[in-house]
Amino acid sequence: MPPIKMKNAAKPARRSTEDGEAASKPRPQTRIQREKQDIILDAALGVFSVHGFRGATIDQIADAAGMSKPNLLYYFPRKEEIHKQLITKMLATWLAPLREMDETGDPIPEIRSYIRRKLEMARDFPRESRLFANEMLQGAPRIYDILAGELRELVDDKADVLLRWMDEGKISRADPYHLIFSIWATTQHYADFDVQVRAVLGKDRGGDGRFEDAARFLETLFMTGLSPKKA
Amino acid sequence: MPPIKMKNAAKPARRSTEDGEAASKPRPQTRIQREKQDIILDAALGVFSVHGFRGATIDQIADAAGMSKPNLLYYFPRKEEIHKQLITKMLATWLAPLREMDETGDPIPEIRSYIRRKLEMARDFPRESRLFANEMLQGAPRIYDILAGELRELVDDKADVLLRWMDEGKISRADPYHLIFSIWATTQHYADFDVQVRAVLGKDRGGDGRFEDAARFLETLFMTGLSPKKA
DNA sequence: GTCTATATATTGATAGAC
DNA sequence: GTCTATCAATATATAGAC
Repeated sequence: MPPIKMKNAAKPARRSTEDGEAASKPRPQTRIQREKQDIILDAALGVFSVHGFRGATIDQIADAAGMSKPNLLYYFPRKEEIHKQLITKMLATWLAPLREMDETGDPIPEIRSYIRRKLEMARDFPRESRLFANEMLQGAPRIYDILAGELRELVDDKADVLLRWMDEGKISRADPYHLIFSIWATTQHYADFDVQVRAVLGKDRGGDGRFEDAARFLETLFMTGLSPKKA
Repeated sequence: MPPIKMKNAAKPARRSTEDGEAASKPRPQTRIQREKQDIILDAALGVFSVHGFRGATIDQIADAAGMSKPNLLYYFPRKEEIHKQLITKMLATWLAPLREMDETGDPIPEIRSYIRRKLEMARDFPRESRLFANEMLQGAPRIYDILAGELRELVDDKADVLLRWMDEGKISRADPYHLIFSIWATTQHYADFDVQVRAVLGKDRGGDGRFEDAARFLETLFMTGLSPKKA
């Protein structure tokens, strides 16, 4: 992939407030401030997850949040700030299921419930999934460091766990990294490509029960593939 | 998903050329015209696939194509026209592998080579994959009809083939639609989430051979899952 | 805290010289 | 066919009244 060129749409040179990058102190907030911010973040999540950072506009977000643009900018002085907070919050919840995969547990049930949890997240937090996907498609300009740092360490760690389980003969042998990728891919697909899934299944094809069907299918796919061969 | 609100950035009311929607005749073209258009389409593919329709700008595309903005607009009078042509071309090549899955062939090898072909496309045409993914994330505003029409028919058709193979005991029983989804998801993941895959694998983890490793893994995953149980 | 006005940069698209 | 100049609409963000 070529280096990303950011054209920085309509940046009006930031006239006053000469505080540069240093001002990142999380000031004390009233209850009403937090509520307003949550409304904005929720609205912004909907817009960013569909159009990406550049494609989204403050107007759209303000509309969705039911407030005027200057009012929104009173709470978040910069568009980037909203996006940054969303990404940070999303990443934390997004990686939680993998963290929960427990080395001391039973391998097959552990993997099974990891898949189930990931699929539930795709069902319950599709906007977060799409926000993440959008960031990936752009080459992760804002979170690359986290991917190559924190995420990589976490995956390395869990890959080791999987390898140990394979060594002990508790699951069959396969590349642990690509196993994790395939779990991510198959589960997130139901959030990110939701339109396609629904269009293909349609109402008469049981599009409503698609998450239950997916859960059953993925369990079959992965478990049959991972169960130790009998003799 | 809520209905998509298109804010139509910077549309200057199209001053002259009162031909409306009717002008879609593919006029005869010289060789040099086609070449220029191909350069533009190639450049546009790079930009649209990263930023999506709204996030991409004609300036970026013109830059990437090595020509001025008005010059580009001489060949494609409207931004939408470029995107439409890209989407159309992409969809055709994108669905080809599934079409090739042959009912009269041997089930296991047929599925195996379908997966292989899809993975090769993710490797060789990642920009097309991301263009498609971007469109999906946005709710497919420009291609929904194709998804619910042509694509759905194709998938229905191939699902029937898979079901017949299952009835004949040649592959084990599973939901054919979700089987197809999971093949799409796992293979396209290597194009759409390429940054993440590379960041996690890194150079020392064999990130270079990731497509070969993925091919081996996916073959194991799907084949072991699909092979008829012995006794 | 919220609003109306407005400053400034960028966008998609044209006009018209060459 | 290509370029410079430019238009009209939108974009991010601020100022300042209330």
